[in-house]
Amino acid sequence: MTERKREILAASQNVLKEKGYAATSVRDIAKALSMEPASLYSHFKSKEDILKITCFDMADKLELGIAEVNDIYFNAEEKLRIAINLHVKVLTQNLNSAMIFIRDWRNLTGKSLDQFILKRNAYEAGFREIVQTGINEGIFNETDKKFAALTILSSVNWIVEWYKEDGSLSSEQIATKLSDFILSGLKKDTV
Amino acid sequence: MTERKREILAASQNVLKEKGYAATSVRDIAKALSMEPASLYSHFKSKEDILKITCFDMADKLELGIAEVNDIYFNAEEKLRIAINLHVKVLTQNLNSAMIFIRDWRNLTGKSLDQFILKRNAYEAGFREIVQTGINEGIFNETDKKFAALTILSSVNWIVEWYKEDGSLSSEQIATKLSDFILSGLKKDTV
DNA sequence: ATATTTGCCTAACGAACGTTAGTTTATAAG
DNA sequence: CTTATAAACTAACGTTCGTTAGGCAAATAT
Repeated sequence: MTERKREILAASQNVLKEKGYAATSVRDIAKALSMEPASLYSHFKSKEDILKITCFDMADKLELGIAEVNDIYFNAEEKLRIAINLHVKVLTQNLNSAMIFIRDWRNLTGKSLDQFILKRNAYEAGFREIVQTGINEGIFNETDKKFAALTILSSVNWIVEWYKEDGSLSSEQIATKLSDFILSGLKKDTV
Repeated sequence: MTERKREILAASQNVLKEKGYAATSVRDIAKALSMEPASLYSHFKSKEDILKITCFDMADKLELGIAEVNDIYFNAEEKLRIAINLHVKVLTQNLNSAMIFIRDWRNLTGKSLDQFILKRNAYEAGFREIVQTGINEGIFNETDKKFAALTILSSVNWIVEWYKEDGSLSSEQIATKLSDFILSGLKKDTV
């Protein structure tokens, strides 16, 4: 990916995050770049191409995080904290992409959509696995694994709706707070 | 609202929830109703009208719930449980509308959008108030109120993404599980 | 110096969009 | 039997959509 392509991609994402993929036209994107709509096609082969690259880039970044966690041995609580921390970091450091990734992936079509759903399911399974580890270790409450994983991801994903880069909380602080919140819901009372 | 209008509205929502508001055309909706696109305009004055009615209906239903909770006296834990229960119930019993309400409200324009945001903020403030009550009563941990309210709403709202009417969990069970999860994150350890 | 590539342009295509105007048909009321 | 109303229709409007074709100028490579 050339420098220029990356530049155009970033600008596109900045427009797409505002109104959403479907409500944003190629002409909107071109306008933000002060160029003609047709010129975008020197860099991307379609509008959906931009969405596809954005969604899969994010998916790859998140995947990398969870792989890292499962590679080295930690106990479940550490694993979950690290996974949440990485997830929050990826989202907050790529806020535009994250909003598109979370909100607009449904607009993918055909094979791209199928492949995306596979990746998404695999990632969720990774979280379920961590929860399962915690149950096995006897430190998490017996709980509906699928339910717990979904609830974790939902609270974590929602931050893209309210996180502001200039806000009072750093990505690190948010991750810690969220981890505390979630872990207190999972951990057995050890007093 | 006539019987027929309600019927068309429900069918419209069933189409809109699939692809989202912006990606769904008036012709898509008409097709699902086996009628001509123009015929829809005998009932609704615009496409956005359908979105507006959907979003504000949901907002009203939720508002009603939180008013109910604050009217009668409960302690904070009870209040939060009831509020979450009502919220989950409204979402799961109006699943199509709920998805549109949560995902597509940004496509509102002008005064409708402004008014919607006001309602939304007021509702969030209601949750913050409950959290504050809990802190005052000394049963919730001192915590970032805004953060807690947002996290609560995020985990609750996300259920529209995975809730299936024929699933193993009833709306009541989901509400209870979510409440347990959230309250264990808020409550002080009472040994 | 010449050839190639890159990045953008102008112009326009056909398709799909939301919406309007005017009309017909079915149902019910006077 | 006539009239009023509701709900659908046909036809088309102007606009916007994503995209393609083809060309031109500047930068880069040979």
